[in-house]
Amino acid sequence: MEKIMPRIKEAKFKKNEIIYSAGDKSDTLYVVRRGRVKIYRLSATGKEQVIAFLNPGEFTGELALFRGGTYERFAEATMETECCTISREDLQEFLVEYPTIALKLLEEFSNRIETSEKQQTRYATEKVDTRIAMFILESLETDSTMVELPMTKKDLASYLATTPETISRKLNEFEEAGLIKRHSNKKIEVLDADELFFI
Amino acid sequence: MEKIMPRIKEAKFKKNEIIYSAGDKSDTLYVVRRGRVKIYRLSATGKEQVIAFLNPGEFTGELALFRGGTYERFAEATMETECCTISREDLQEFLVEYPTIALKLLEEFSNRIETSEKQQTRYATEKVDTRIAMFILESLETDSTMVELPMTKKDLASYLATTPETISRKLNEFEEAGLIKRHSNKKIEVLDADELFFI
DNA sequence: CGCTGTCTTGAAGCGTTTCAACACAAGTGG
DNA sequence: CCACTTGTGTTGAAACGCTTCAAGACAGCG
Repeated sequence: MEKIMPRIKEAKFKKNEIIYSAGDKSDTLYVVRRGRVKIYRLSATGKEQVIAFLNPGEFTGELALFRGGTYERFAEATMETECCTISREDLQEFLVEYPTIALKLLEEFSNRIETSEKQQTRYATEKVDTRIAMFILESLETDSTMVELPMTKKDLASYLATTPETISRKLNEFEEAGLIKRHSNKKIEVLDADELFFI
Repeated sequence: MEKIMPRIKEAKFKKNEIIYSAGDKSDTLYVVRRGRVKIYRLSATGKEQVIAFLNPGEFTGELALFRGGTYERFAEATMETECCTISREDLQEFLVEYPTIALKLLEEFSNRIETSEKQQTRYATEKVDTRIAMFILESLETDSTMVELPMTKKDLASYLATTPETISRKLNEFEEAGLIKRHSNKKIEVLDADELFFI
């Protein structure tokens, strides 16, 4: 590990700053230390589709390292963000030297595929009510009933494949049904998690 | 490689035979040699969602090897199918012994993530016309204008997150617009690929 | 305090699904 | 080889869910 540390650099990004764009030459892995990063793609017809939000500890940029040479997605800081970076060459070196890192990476990739497919299945088979309800339930910390949405409605709408308007309306419905209570714009209390699950 | 070969076994599956189910203990990697395998998930509400069709050369079962211990998906032979299988332990051994296999796997995983995210973006942002058109275009062999759909309309509908009825109707529209010509139930000729792309 | 972007609410419109009925093809057994 | 069955594909009409557009409310921030 002593060999790795000196090769790691720091990078800071301001709110709304683009970390990398689709088409950029891919040669860096970013590990989020502080802040939050939004990952999104553009569809063939140019619409933005949010894929994920990265919190501290999560990383991005790894995909393109093993395939072509360019990023396929966009990464954007949604607030003041600090990342550790490591170059493609250094990473490759470490992977050969410490094969267990590769196994860890394989595990992480497996989780990503699982997440992506789950999301894919959700878009395809569940209606908007269900997608929103599931998102809220998954955002619940253990032993808590409060959810803090860490993004704008617009980004959330993109992530859930719907529109901000629809999210507004559905949250209204949930509240009228006594399933949730809205404390502020982005703060939601879950009153009846069981019922919410079976929406 | 001489060490690997003897650890590889063969498995045959009849049409509609389940290769593995979600929840099964995961301990085997399957490489398709002949036939075709349908991979699908069940959504939280029990609906079937086709994730992929595997052709000879492609493999499955690898995901769960690196994470929990159970499959999350279903694999089903859609015709007489032969697979090579390799056990979890053997694979792990090889990965440590031949680190380049891990790199290959990482590359393959990267491609899967890319595919899944692309599909995810498509469900989320494109309408049915576009999804069907794109599927047809991607099914085209190089330098050919004929597409042979290797699955039932029901499975295709599930893969494209729509219904068989809608696919029927849309293909009618495409045909009336002179973009395609239907030769038989599953055989489609693309007459105007450019126009089809901009549906 | 006023500006800008985000969020909400309402009404209209559209695309897709759903349901039901029918056509068709493939496979089975007499 | 034909009748029967079963699964798959098509067509039509009705219903529904969501998006879209437009306008107004609200909040954050200089």
